[in-house]
Amino acid sequence: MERIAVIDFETNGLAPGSHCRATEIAVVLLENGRLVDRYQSLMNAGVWIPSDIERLTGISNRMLKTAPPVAQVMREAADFVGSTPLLAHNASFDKKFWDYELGLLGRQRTQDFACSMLLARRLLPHAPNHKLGTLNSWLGLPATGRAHRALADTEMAANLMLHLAGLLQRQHGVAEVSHGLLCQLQKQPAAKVAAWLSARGH
DNA sequence: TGCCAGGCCCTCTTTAGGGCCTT
Repeated sequence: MERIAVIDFETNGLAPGSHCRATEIAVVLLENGRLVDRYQSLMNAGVWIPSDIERLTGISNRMLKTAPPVAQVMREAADFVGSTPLLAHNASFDKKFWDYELGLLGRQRTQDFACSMLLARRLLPHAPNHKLGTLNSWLGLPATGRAHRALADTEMAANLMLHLAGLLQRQHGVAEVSHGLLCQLQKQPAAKVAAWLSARGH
């Protein structure tokens, strides 16, 4: 499998803006089905973390006070990713923040995002639900640390991605699981993907 | 101190509504 960059943001809210920014990012690079490199950092964008989100992520306002500036972290993360194709769990969320934070640096994304949630809905329709943590437990994938911290969630998404790639290869005979194929699959209606998988055999 | 969104997908749909998923 080609190189893929799996990313996850922790933020202080759901939609980027002047009061809602990224607070932590993690990136892991997958190559030939293995995790080959990683980047992780808290970042200080000068925003306040509400108490409910602090409880959710474990990232406190105190922790952000000593974190490096957001511009420095996002430059490092963007340089780390380069033009590598991206993947995230519920990528529409991380894509918003990636594009917003890069935009503030005058930079622009050039690669597509694949989404492990959209793919899991198509490839694992019988899962109890398609939350990242649920899928990881349900599939018996390795524990990666405290949920809702960026690196732990990124590694969970990476393990999920490798599991889905394995399903496509072993159960459905897909010779090469490319990022382009993942992006195509996630755009197709679930019923159409199910029919395509069924025709390839289980 | 703490406000807050939006794309996807199903169906009791398509001139819409609501749940899922991310923090």
